[in-house]
Amino acid sequence: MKQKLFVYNTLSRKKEEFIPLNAPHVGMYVCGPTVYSDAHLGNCRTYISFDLIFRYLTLLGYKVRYVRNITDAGHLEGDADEGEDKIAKKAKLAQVEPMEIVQKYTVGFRDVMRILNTLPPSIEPTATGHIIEQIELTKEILARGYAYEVNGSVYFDVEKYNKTQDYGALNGRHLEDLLNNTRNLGGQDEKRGKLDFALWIKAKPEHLMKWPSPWGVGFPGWHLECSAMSNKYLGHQFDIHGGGIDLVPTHHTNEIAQNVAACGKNPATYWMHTNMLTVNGTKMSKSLGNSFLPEELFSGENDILNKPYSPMTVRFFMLQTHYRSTLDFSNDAMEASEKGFKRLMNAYDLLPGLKTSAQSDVDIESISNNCYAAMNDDFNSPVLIAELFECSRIINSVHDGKAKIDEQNLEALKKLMQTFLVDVLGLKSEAAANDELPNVLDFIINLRSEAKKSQDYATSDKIRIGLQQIGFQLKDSKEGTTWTKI
RNA sequence: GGCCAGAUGGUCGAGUGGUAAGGCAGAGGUCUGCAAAACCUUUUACAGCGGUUCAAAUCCGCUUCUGGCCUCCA
Repeated sequence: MKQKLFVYNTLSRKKEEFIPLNAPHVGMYVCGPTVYSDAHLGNCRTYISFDLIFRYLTLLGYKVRYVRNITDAGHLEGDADEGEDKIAKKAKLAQVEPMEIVQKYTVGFRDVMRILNTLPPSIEPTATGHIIEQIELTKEILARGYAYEVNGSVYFDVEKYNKTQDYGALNGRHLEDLLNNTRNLGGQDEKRGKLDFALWIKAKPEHLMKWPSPWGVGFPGWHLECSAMSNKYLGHQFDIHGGGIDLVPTHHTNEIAQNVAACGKNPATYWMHTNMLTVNGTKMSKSLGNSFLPEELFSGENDILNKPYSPMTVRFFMLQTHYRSTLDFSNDAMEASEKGFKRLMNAYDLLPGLKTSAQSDVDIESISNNCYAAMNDDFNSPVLIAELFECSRIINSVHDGKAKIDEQNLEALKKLMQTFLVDVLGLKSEAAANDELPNVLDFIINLRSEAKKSQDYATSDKIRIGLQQIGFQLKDSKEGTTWTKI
C-alpha cells in the first residue's frame, strides 16, 4: 500500500514514478470518441483501460478529475483539412440534423460504457459546447506568432514552432523525417508548410455546423478542442493525458504544440497510450471493415464467433492483457476468458459461506501486497488477475474442507476480493438467469418431448401448464416446439 | 520507402540480468449414482546468429518475420 506507483510515460519511453502536481488531486484527460458512428470493441478497450487507471488512482486515495471529451464537430473525413466533417456527412446521408447524429451516438456510447461497467468520467465536455474557448485559444496562438490566417482559415505553423520547440517530442521523430515522408496532398495551397494543420477552418456555404469567428464563419480543427477543454477543466498543466496509441503521431503531437504555443507548457506530465485491439493480427478499425460492435459480441451475431459473450467476459478478456500490449481478438480467446471469468466469479460467490478455523493455512497479506505491487507497476492487470486466481484456489480449497482459514485471514480475503475484483477491475457477477433463459427453456422442452414420446402425457401437460402459469406459452408444430413470452 | 514497436509452450498472455506468473486446452489422480464443479500432480516455450557478463527471455549488434504510424482512426 505504501509502495510507489510507476506509470509508463510515452514522452520518456520509460516507467516513471507517479507524482501528482497537486496531490491528492489528480487531473486526467482522455481523448473520447467522435460520435458519428457506433463505438467498436477497439474503442471500448481504450476506455476500459483508462477506467482501470481511474479506479486504481481512486483506490489509492487520489481525488481524480477525469475528463473525457465527446467530439461532436470538427473531425474531418479523409485527407487533411479539406475533407468533410464526419458528423455532417452522416447527417446529410440520413437527412437529419447533425446534432441528431451526435445525440444518437453519444447515447449509444454511454450505454455501451455502462454495460461494460466503466465509471462515468467526472466531466464529459463537447467540442460544440466550447467553440468560444477554441476561438480564444486560436487567438492566443496567433498572437504568439505560431499561426497564420489565410482566407478565413487559421493554420498552425509547425516549422516555425519547431525552431524553438521539439515538435516530434512525443513520437521521437525529427522534423526533417516528417517532412520527407509526408505524402503530398492535393488542395492544400493555403498551407505554408506540409505539416501545418488547421486550428480554424472556413466553412463552405453548404456546411451545416459552423460558427462566427474573428476570421469569418467556420468551425474548429479537430486537435484544438482537446487543448481548449483540458485547459479549461484541468488547467494549463495537469497529470495524465491519455488515448489510443494511434493518436500519438498526429493528434497528441499537435495538441502539445498548440498548448506549448499558447501557454508555453506541455499540458501533461504523463502521456499514456493504450495499444490496439487486433483481429487476425490486424488493427481493428472502421475503415478496414474488420471492426466489431460490442452488441455483436453480446448477441454472438458475427461470423468469427461461435456464440455470444457477456459484457463482463469482454471486460475480463481485455483486462487479462496489459494495456500497452496489442490484444488479438478471437473466438478461442473469448472462450478461454469466459471460463476463467466464471471460475473467478464462482469463487467470489462462495466467499460469504466460508467457515473459519482456529488456524490458517493461508497468508492473505502477502497476496494483497502482490496485488498492489502488480497495479503499482504501470497498472499490470494480468498479474493482478493471476493473484486473484490464487485467491480463488484458496477459496475453493477452504470450501472443500481441504484448507483452513482463520477469521482474520478470511476478513482480509473478503476485503481483497472486494477491492481488486470489484472495485479495481470493475468485474461483477452477471444475472445469468436472463441470458441463460432460452437454454433453460430448451432443456425443459426437450424433457417434455421425451415424455410425449413415451406417451407420458401427464408429465408433458404438467410442464406445458406449469410454464404457462409462469408466463411462457408453448406451441407444438410438426417442426417441433417453440415458446413465446405471454 | 522512412520511423517506431513486437516475436515467450497446443493456445491466450505476464515477466527487462540470477531456478520462465496465470487462464484455457491436454494427461494422470482424488471426489462422485452419472455428469459437472472442485482439488492435487503433470507435459515439449523465450524467432535465428553473434557479442557484453560470473550469469541474458531480459542489455548490444545483425538477420528473418509480424504489427503500428507516415491520410481519418481508440
